[in-house]
This record gives sequence, structure tokens and C-alpha cells, in this order.
Amino acid sequence: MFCYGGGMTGLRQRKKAETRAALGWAAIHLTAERGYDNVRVEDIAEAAGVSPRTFNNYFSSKAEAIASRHLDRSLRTAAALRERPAGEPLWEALTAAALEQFRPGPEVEAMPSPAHPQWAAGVRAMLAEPALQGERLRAAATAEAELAAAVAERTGTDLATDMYPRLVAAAAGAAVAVAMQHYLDSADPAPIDRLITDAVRQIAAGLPEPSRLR
Amino acid sequence: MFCYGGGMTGLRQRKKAETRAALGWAAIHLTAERGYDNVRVEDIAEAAGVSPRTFNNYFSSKAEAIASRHLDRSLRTAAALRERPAGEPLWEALTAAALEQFRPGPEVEAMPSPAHPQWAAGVRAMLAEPALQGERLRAAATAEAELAAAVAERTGTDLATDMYPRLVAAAAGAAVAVAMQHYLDSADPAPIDRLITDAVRQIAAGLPEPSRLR
DNA sequence: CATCTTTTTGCGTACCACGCATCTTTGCGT
DNA sequence: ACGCAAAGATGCGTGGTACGCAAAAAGATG
Repeated sequence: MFCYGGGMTGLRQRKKAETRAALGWAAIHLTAERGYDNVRVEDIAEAAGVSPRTFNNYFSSKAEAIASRHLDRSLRTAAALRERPAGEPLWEALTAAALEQFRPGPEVEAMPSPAHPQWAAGVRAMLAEPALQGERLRAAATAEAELAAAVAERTGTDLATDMYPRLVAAAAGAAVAVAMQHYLDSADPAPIDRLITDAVRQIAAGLPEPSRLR
Repeated sequence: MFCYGGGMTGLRQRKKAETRAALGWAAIHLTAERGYDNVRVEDIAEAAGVSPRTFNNYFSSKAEAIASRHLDRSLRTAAALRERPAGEPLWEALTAAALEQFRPGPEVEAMPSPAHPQWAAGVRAMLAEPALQGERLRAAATAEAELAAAVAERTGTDLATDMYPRLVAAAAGAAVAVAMQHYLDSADPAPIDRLITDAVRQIAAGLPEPSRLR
């Protein structure tokens, strides 16, 4: 018969999501372990228990697979913003939405070693890889578009005519990015929550130039 | 003999710069004309009058070559900021530095057709290409790092301990990016100068939430 | 001009992205 | 419960990319 389009039943959808997650996870895992160019697509597929050809049914590049979790997380910020009470001031809501993405989810338990130094070093090397930075940034941009839509909705502004929602989304994204960078680069960093809160506050204050009169 | 390191004499340096420019230009040109994946590295090399292997001596990917001009331009923003008078308020100086990058330089005359519709369409398609967005964003990030350094210098803040300079750089980058996007997406856009000025002003004002009381 | 340094070039290798045809799994109507 | 249709997985083949390596060309130097 003629089915209604777009519908997809439970099992299919779940399996697909599982495969996607397995591939993304395997990609990150292997890359952090061995380094970006010591991992072949074939390895990732094998680790996820799937054929090499299938990999490209889910991701159009190795880099995209590795950045997929970053994308998923970032997209949740927009969703989180929509969940915030409508009366809440915008920047408070944004801060809260951003912070939610940094609470360890249930999948962290599957981590090989939550604080193992070798793992941390691998992740750092991964983030430093030029080939991945582009993909990460692209994911951030995608998420920012979603966020801008949510902001437009919340503030009653118009995406098509006002720069405002995009500016807010970009600024919020920048706050999170800078806070994370600061967190990773600093030898003895403040807790990430504080950094993000602080960054957002500075932006909401208009980033006033510190007076050099002193 | 043992020469002073890093030195490179005139002709060498100039030829290298010329080749790089030729490759970057050819890459953009061909891509806007035929579309991203109808251009092979071989074609770009040929158009630049150089061997295919040489291409990868200058750029590590096709995308990087295409984004190279964007990178060069963005980097000039940081340089421009350093040229601004020290007494000028930060956000004024940033606005001016950003605007300088949008004045048509002397190389525009070599354009095939400054306002040819087909060219504009090609450029649009090029900017929409996912494979290029990542590289563009990476270039922007590189430039923002430079800009942050310049801001730190100008404001007397410390890149290593303060988030401030990076936040300013990121916010300024966001302002320009949003303004450009708005300019490109809008059917009847305001002049780009006005858009950038306006975007920076909004950010410097802390992006206050428009009151929905009305 | 002799020599050293830097770039270019050609070749070979490993890998990646994806179109296409085929086989398997899953969903759904009867 | 059965069987058809849609969606997904897989294998294979193709075209293309990135880069190491070593030889040749071009530029610099005294």
C-alpha cells in the first residue's frame, strides 16, 4: 500500500542509531588511542561490527564520524534552550542550556578510563589534529544554526530579517568554545561550569574594554 | 657555508608567493566555474602552470587551496587592528579593522566579471559546499587566534590567563560572519559596511534581549 | 664558474569516497 | 502466519587524493 512518508518503526530506527553511535564511538576511541592517521576506515568499521562499505552509509568521511558526538552534543543545546521556562531571562537560559551539555551522561560509564592520563593525551592530540578541527567547527556551525532558530523563537525575532538571533547564537557558541579551550589549555583550570558562566556573563556585559588607566 | 637560518632571497620568496597565489586563485576560479567536484587537483595545477605534485607542496588539500584567500584576508584583520591608533576605543578599532578587509583590493581588477551573475552564482555554490565550510571555518579560527593576540596586546590582558581577548576575537569574528551571511542570504541587503557596524554595535551592547512587552 | 641550497617534478603507494548491483533484514497488510 | 515492498547492509569497481622518496632543475653565493 501507500504508506505515509517519513515514518520509521522502532526497531529500524533504533538499530540505525545504535550503528551510528557504535561507529562514532569506535572512531573516537581508535583515534584517541592510535592517532588520527593510524586509523583506517576499515578499522573503525570492524570495531563497530559492520562492513567497511557501511561506514560511508552513515558518515561521508572519517573526520565526520569522529566529530559526530560533538555534533550531537552541540545540537542538544538548542533543544535544551527550548525546554527552559519562557519567563527566564535569555542569557540565564542560554547558560543553563549550555551547562547541561557538560554534565556526564549515562554513556560515560562505558569509557575505557575516565581519568586515565593516556586517554586524556590521546584526546588532546585528537583535538589538535587539523583535519578534525574543520569538521568540529562545521558541527558547531550546524548547532549554532539550530540555536539561532531557538533564540528567534524565544525572543520573537525574525531569522530572515534580524541579525540578532544569529549573533546571540554565535556569541553563545563562542563563549562555550573559549571556555573549553581555556579549560583544556590551562594547567590548573577552574571548573568548566564556572568558566562557561563567566564567559557568558562577560559577553552579556558587552565585553567592555578593561580600563588601562590604572 | 653556514648561512643565517630562515633567510630567503628576493626572487625565491617572490616566486613562491606568486605560485601560491596562482594556485589559490586557480582553485577558486575553477571551482566557482565548474563546481567543487568537477575540478581535479590536476586541473588547478595546470591552470597555475605547475606540476600536480607541486600543488601539495603548497596546500595539503584542495579545500585548503580554495580557502587560502579567505585565510589571508582574515589574517589581515589582526594586522589592521595593530595599525589602529592606540587611543581609539577597542570596538571602534575592531570595526575599522574589519571594514578594511571589505574594501576591494587591487587584485579585483583581474576578476573575470566583477558582477557577472554566473560568477556570483558560482561563488554562492562554492560557499555552500560542505567540504569547504570546514576549511573556511578553520581559516577563521586561525585568524581569530591572531586577532586575540592583537587584542591582548592592545588591552594589556594576558592570553594565557584571561578569556577576555579570545572572547573579543571570537565575538568580532562572529559579527563579521553573521553580517556576511546576512548579506549573502538577503534578497535586498543593506550595504555590508552598515551590517558589520551594526553587528559589532549590538555585540558591544551585550546583545540585550528585545523586550517582548510591547 | 663551482657549489650549495631550495623547489619542482615524476613515480609509486596507501587510502578514501561513492555509484551500482545484489542480498538480507524489517515492517506491514491481509 | 505469509508474503510483498521498503530500507538497509554488503561487495566490487572506479576515480581521485595526499604524501614519501629520490632525481633533476632553478636560484643563491663567493
